[in-house]
Amino acid sequence: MSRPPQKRRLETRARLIDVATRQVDQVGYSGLRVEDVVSEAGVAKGTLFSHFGDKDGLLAVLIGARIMATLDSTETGAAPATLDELIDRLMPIVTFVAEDRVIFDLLLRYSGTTGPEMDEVITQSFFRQIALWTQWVGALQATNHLRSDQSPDRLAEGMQAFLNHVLALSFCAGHEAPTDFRAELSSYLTAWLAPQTA
Amino acid sequence: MSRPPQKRRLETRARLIDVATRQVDQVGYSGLRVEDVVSEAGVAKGTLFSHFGDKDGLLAVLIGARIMATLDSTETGAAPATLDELIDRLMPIVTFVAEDRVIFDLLLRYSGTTGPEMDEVITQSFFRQIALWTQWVGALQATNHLRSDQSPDRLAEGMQAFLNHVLALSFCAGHEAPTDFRAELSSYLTAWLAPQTA
DNA sequence: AAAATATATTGACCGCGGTCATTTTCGTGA
DNA sequence: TCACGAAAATGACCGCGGTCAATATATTTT
Repeated sequence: MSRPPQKRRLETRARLIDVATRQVDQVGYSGLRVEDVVSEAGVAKGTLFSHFGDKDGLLAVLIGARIMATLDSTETGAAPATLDELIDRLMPIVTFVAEDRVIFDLLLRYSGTTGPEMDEVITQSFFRQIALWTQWVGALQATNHLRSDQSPDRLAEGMQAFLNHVLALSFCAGHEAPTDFRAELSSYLTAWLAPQTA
Repeated sequence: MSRPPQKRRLETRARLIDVATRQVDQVGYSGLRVEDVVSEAGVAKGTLFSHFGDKDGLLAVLIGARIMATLDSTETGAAPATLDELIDRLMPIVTFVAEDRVIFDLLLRYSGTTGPEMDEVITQSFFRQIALWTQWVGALQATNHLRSDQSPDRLAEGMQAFLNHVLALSFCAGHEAPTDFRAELSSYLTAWLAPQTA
């Protein structure tokens, strides 16, 4: 049988996350080095891996926390009343993910995780996000702002697909001409969510 | 001024690609090791990097070639006459990409590349694929099998988005219960491409 | 309190992708 | 054919993520 973790372990874990978070603020997610984290935290390399499995595991915790925070602010206030407002509510997430390729890659790797990693923050944040979108879409369907021939769940999933698509293209592009995510997303999501006119 | 590459260089490049291709057949894309390739090819490590930039560069060549071959067979024969037939035509690509995460990641990284890497095989294969899909979609629009309120180009781009979505989920999933790509794709693409009924 | 067991941490070590100053080979004009 | 500059190839070296047998620190048992 497995016993609950001891106090010492929780402290170590907290310190690692704390140090890593601060270092990310300085060098970005892609600039994070495991050696730097452990040395500043005053632990051995192996300790970090025993806590998070691998570097991605640590990043998943950090990024999961950030997404949760973003959702916290996105969730407050009234639900979007139009398609345009809905898209506005997506922008904070988009902006965050667009910040660094590493975020995008990691989200793509974890988003959709079912099974033993369900307890990971990042996985929970993923479900929370989809649930929120589903709710928004359902409400907009009820007021005839969106197509109603598809379930809110499916439409929300599709939103995810297009969001990822726009982000992926932005990372490939020549990095000049900074993508106008709002406009890009809008045109895809309108085609996907709005009732067909013609 | 830069002179054309010498014969020796072309031979070395060909040998590297040849060896790498054979090794991939044995150990898969994710199992490929640079050291193994160069040792079997009888060249030094640096040579490989001078040819392909990095490991991904080599993989891009190998994968690009495979996609081109797939497109060759996909392109022959009559264009799909229904949405179902269109989806059938996508399956070879899906199956190939689903084979290994590395393929998916690399495609996502290169697909959408514009600029100096335009001459890469993989980039060309990407454009060729989108062009083909656009053509198919246009034809199906003309026969009233698909929605006509969006340009063929946009619909084709959306197909890419959903295809990636389905693949991404399949890689995340618990790896048991092998995804039925055909069914998954079909439900998304029907919602995206078909005229709305309700 | 000492022995026995479970948990947590350690750090030398490894694999593998990638670099670059140096050396070898090739093409070309004197 | 020899010399000289450019192209090609070399391999010792590095950075960094990740491993694991050994060690240290808790917790329980007698």
